[in-house]
Amino acid sequence: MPSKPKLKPRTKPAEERREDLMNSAERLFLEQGVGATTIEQITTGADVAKGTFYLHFSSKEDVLEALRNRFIASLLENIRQAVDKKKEDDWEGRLAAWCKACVSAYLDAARLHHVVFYEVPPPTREGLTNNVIIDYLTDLLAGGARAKAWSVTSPRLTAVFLFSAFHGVIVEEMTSEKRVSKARLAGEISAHFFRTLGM
Amino acid sequence: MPSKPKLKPRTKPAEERREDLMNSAERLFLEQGVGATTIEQITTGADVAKGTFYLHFSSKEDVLEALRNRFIASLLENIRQAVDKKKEDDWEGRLAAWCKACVSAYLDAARLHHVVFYEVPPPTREGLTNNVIIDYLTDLLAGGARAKAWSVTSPRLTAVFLFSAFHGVIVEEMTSEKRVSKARLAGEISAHFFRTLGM
Amino acid sequence: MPSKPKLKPRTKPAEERREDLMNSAERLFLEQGVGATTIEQITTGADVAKGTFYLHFSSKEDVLEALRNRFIASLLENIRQAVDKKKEDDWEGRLAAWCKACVSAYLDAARLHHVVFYEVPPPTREGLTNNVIIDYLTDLLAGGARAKAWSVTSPRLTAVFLFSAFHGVIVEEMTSEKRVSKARLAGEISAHFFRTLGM
Amino acid sequence: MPSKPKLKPRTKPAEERREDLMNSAERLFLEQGVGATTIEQITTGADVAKGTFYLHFSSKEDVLEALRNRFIASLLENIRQAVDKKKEDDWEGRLAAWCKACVSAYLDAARLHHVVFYEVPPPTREGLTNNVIIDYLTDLLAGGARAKAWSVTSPRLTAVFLFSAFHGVIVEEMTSEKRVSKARLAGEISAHFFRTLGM
DNA sequence: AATGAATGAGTATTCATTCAT
DNA sequence: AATGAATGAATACTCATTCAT
Repeated sequence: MPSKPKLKPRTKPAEERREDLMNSAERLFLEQGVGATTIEQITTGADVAKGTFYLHFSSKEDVLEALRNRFIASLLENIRQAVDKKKEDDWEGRLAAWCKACVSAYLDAARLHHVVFYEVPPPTREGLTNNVIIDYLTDLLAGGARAKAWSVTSPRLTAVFLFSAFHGVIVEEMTSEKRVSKARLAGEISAHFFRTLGM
Repeated sequence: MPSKPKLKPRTKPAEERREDLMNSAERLFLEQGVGATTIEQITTGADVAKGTFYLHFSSKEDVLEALRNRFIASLLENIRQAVDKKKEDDWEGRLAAWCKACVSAYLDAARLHHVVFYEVPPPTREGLTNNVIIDYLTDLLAGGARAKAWSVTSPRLTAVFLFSAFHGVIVEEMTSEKRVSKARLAGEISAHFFRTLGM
Repeated sequence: MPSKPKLKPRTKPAEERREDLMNSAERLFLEQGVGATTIEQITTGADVAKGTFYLHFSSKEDVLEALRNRFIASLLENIRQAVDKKKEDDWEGRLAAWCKACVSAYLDAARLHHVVFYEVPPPTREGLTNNVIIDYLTDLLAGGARAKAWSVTSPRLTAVFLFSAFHGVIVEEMTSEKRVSKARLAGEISAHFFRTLGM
Repeated sequence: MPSKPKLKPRTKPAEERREDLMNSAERLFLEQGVGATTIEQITTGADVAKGTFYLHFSSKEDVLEALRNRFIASLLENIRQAVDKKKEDDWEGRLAAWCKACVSAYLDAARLHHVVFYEVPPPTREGLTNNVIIDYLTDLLAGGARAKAWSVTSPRLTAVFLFSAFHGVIVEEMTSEKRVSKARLAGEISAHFFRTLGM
């Protein structure tokens, strides 16, 4: 009897279990909303016992936060890669890349974004303006301004302005019946961005 | 058989009771948040019995909706009055008036707005882009475009873009520590608006 | 159809409901112990809904305290009546009456006493020496001492000494198999009391 | 293939581990109470893994009992030594020694005694009258009676009476604010003992 | 129109105990 | 002998809603 019946290893690396739990939670939150999802459903979905949840998270709000961070990190990574593909001095291209990557990522994960950021009382209001993303845009705007690609007096304010505008349009798009192609939408938004920057 | 010492008439016009209840709810929502406020606290605050609440509203969400509508109606009224003070063909002035009125109203009632629109799972996502206000802005943009005051290809999209941008800047302002004067903020926002419209 | 079908008046005077709940709790605590008794069992036993419990008590510990107070009050009343039946200057008689009333009351309610005072972590250690009863005994001892019926240097200490002694004998008696008549036990205890007082 | 850096021998004699666990448990029970102490805290405090606890004890109640026994054994040893120092026929001295040793031991370990004997639902009511100690006192009283040092009709009853009295006074003393010297307290109690024995 | 006593569904969380290594 | 990841039973409490006066 050499081979162990290792079909169901009771114990898994913590990281893996955590992921299982997060995936299960994400799926359920998406399907039924956060409020309607019980911890028990999450653990059942991850094929572990209820108590195991508390080995990895302290509460429902805790998973939610982990989900938020995962969302943001992945989004930022997407944007960064797209923007970095452009030449360093092609500011127009970089900004357009920002728009395209953002539109794409948001439309793909919009429902998730909505659920984790809007469906529940966020711990702090600042969640409403997704900081890291805006920070990155602020840097981009400031960079372009230094290079005289466009003119911006207050990069932060303009970044908030543009990000919010972008975000609103995305939400509107998700809400309305008629679908628009990603490319088309990205184009429209870029155009507005450029105009706002006086280009 | 003398008359009872009817010092406090138990009964009031329905409309008045409703208002009492709404005011009590608004105060409590603002103070403690929606989730933490119980129906009993609302009725106590309105000086009526618990059951009375259900004579005027069907649930907590119901008052919340009434509060939302009251907020929007009052806001729209403010904007309308400010815009109508301008000459009919002074499109730049009308748009600036829209900004100023909106900034002012939002800053005044920002916490209320946040609580009723963001703190609770909104019944539908559309609550996120406050329709009537955007509708009004759409008309304004379309009007100006017809009069060649500015050029807009898709008034609705641009209205959503601008309103969201405006809203994001307001939220950011509420969140950050440093206060900026209303006039200054309205000015900044108007400037961005004008640029976005290619003026 | 004049007579109302008032068979089951939904609503009862608060005092009565409270009593119902306390009686139900007492019965269950006695039968199964405090820890094993759930709030739901208590309300079922009192023929009301679970929530009703919380209209009258704030927690299980809260009923327990009410039960303790009821026990003490009733016990003290018993003792007082028995002692007051004796002539005011018959100190020996009064002390013997104290013993007899106490033995009788304790043996009758011993299990209850045990459950409410010993089975659960009492909120404060002082519950262990039932204050009011000891206070009363202290007064009795001091009175007799003033009247030269006996000599006591520190009435409080002696009262604690005697009450604890009494209590221990009762518990021992409850625990052991062989039953002794109440009168016999009261006699033994009185004899020890008298001797301790140097009579 | 050198030997492992066996700095911390994973394995200890069972007896020692048991002691470690008991000491950890005692410290925690004293600090936070029995109910608030978890098995995990106990094992952490003893620097072993959770499972190890169950190699030495079957449950929390089981450690508690071990702690009780350790307390009683040590107490009895104290008393025995003190009493045996007196001449065999010095009954008054022996009884006074009993009092003194007992007062001293109890005051030293009163909190521990309280925690292990009173804070938790004792498995049986008899724990309340600490048997071995009372047994020893019973023998002492019977011995003195045989030697005509005092007169006692029912040594067991009187032992229970006196031990309980003693115990109550100790608890009262622990509870009250004002501290009394051990010697003083032992004196008072001895005096009451002697009087109860008709000396 | 108003009351307020009564209802009871709904769930997060803890922690003793097990057992595969 | 020791580990520690996994288990899952068990229960108090809140509060929106009803309905008999």
